[in-house]
Amino acid sequence: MTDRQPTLDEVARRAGVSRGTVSRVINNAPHVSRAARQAVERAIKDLDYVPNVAARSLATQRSGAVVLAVSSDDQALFTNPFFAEVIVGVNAALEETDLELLLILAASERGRNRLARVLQSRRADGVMLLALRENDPLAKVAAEGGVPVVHGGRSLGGSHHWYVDADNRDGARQAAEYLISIGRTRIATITGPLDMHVGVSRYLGFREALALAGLGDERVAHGDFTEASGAAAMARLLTDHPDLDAVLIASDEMAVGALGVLKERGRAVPGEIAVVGFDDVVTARHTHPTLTTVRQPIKALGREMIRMLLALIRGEQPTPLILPTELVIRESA
Amino acid sequence: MTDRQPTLDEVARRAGVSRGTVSRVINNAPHVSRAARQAVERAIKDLDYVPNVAARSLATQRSGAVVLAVSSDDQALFTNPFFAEVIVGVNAALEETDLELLLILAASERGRNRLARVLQSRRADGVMLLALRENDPLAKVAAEGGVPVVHGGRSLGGSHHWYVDADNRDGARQAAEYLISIGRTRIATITGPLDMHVGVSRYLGFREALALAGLGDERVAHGDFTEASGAAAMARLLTDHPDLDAVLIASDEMAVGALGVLKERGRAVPGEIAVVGFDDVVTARHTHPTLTTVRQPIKALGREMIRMLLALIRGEQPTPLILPTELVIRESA
DNA sequence: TTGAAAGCGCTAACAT
DNA sequence: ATGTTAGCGCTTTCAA
Repeated sequence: MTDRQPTLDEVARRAGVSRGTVSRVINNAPHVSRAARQAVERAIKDLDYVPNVAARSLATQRSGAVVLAVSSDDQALFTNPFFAEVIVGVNAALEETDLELLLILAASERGRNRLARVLQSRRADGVMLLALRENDPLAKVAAEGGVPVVHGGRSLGGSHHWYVDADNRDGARQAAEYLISIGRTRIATITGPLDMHVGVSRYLGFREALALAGLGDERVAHGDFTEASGAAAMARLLTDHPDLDAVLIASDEMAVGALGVLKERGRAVPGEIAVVGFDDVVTARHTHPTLTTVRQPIKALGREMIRMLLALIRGEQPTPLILPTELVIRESA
Repeated sequence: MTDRQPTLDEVARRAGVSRGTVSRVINNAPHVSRAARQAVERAIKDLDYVPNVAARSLATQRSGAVVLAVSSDDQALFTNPFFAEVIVGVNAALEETDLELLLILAASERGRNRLARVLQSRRADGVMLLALRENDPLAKVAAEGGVPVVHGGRSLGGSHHWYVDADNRDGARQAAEYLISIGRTRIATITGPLDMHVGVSRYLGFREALALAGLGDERVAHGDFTEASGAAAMARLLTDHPDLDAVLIASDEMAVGALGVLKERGRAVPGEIAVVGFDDVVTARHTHPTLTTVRQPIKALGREMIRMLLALIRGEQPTPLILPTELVIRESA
């Protein structure tokens, strides 16, 4: 099972050249004759040689890996399709490079220490962070790791130097404008946590659209992105603003909860009340009625995070990125 | 940003001992005096020293990482909550060790090459495989990697030496017996692909229960675990066996499709037709009615895969593991 | 264009 | 119990 791998020396011997030359070929450096290069390539193929990464890292001081660290208090949060899709995007982007992906789910102190250790032991050349809360301690750990850090999503305080985010504000605005365009005038919203950038910006987009249309934006309830909070918020809205004819909900998960409440109370969707969610996670296609929602370019987000990280690793100074969002119209509005 | 990390030599100098002693302390080997140990520990703390993993791997011939390779044709498949939960389980188990997790989504030839490269370059000490199809080429790549391989799920041909699987057969049997216990007698099933162990075993469990009860097991349609196939199969069953009063469906995703069809045709669930799914993915709690289903111990599966892999890496010969499944009764049956 | 040699930072075998 | 030394397999000067 552990049949020793061939070494670079063996390749050199077989190709009849020096180790220096083999190394040059492998890293396709200049100053190698055609003949030498071919001999080496042949030897590599013959021996099925693959460089030992430990030795290489030791010599180059680079690990050839990046880490994706996800901060989530609740393990269930990771089950959120959002993360899976980001990972798919990151993975796809990585296939273009020769980097590997280290995954760390750092919910606890322990997880954070793991990230710290990984970075300090130089096992990774950079970090991507999917942190949920404002001032997540994981961000500090990452920042102290001595390698470039790219954030998924902005922070409220603007403390993230490099990030890739979706244009949440514009997405919410599009959604609200759509509700207006189909004749709704008493539009409510269920927001996400307002101590998160994503929560605030979706709320702002909503208000902006209503203000532009001269509509009142006083129908507001707050949630925390969970399904249960969506249900509770919907119930509150129904009580406080019984006249509402539409509701823009800051996450699909909350929308699922809200739809449940509306169904219980016998309120027709979208007949009586139009509903729009946010995120376009898979669930949105399986609700009844199917959910009109704002799509975030989740895969692109993963891809761009990698791109940005690579630029930083190369020593460049990329600019933060904001990706467009798009309204997906289904049955619920 | 890249303030050079302290080296073991520096620790040794600071502690006033030899490098050998420092190394012994770090790997808590025997033969170190209390005094020396304390001096070293102090120096490590003072300098905030963390061993360089490249150097260590080079010397020990171990990488300190394992890879989780997921084979999925369709990227959407990875979005399946199943994978997310396995990852959570694996991650949790890893926190107990000092191993890191490398994630490879190997849908294509390219992804497979990545796995091959990772293994040959000795970047990982073992592989966990989540392969979907029988004879997945990824399995071959992993097997040739020269490190231990643990499979999630069995293969039909028995070609997997080490695996952790759920007791699918028993789960299906439990589900069918439950349907029988609530008085259903004309029970149908929608199977998964019968060229997969998981598909076959769920089907066998179904047949077993019906045979024991002396019921006919001729009401069968086949699907491929996707929602669409579930819908199609349900439609077929309804046509071919209009008298059926219950249906055991081999995956929750297919059950969602089937529920849609039943709803369209105005067949009451569970009144007219009782429905049981399989997997207990999150979706099962959000269908209408909520789905009675068989729970797989997904997190445990991740945990046990790691445990088995570690044993193999230590050179032990663990035995394959089959984890119990459990019926979760909700509204649909 | 090529070869030789000096590390990269750690472990492990061998002395003491 | 501790120190010393020879690698681990690669990259990268520096000479030639």
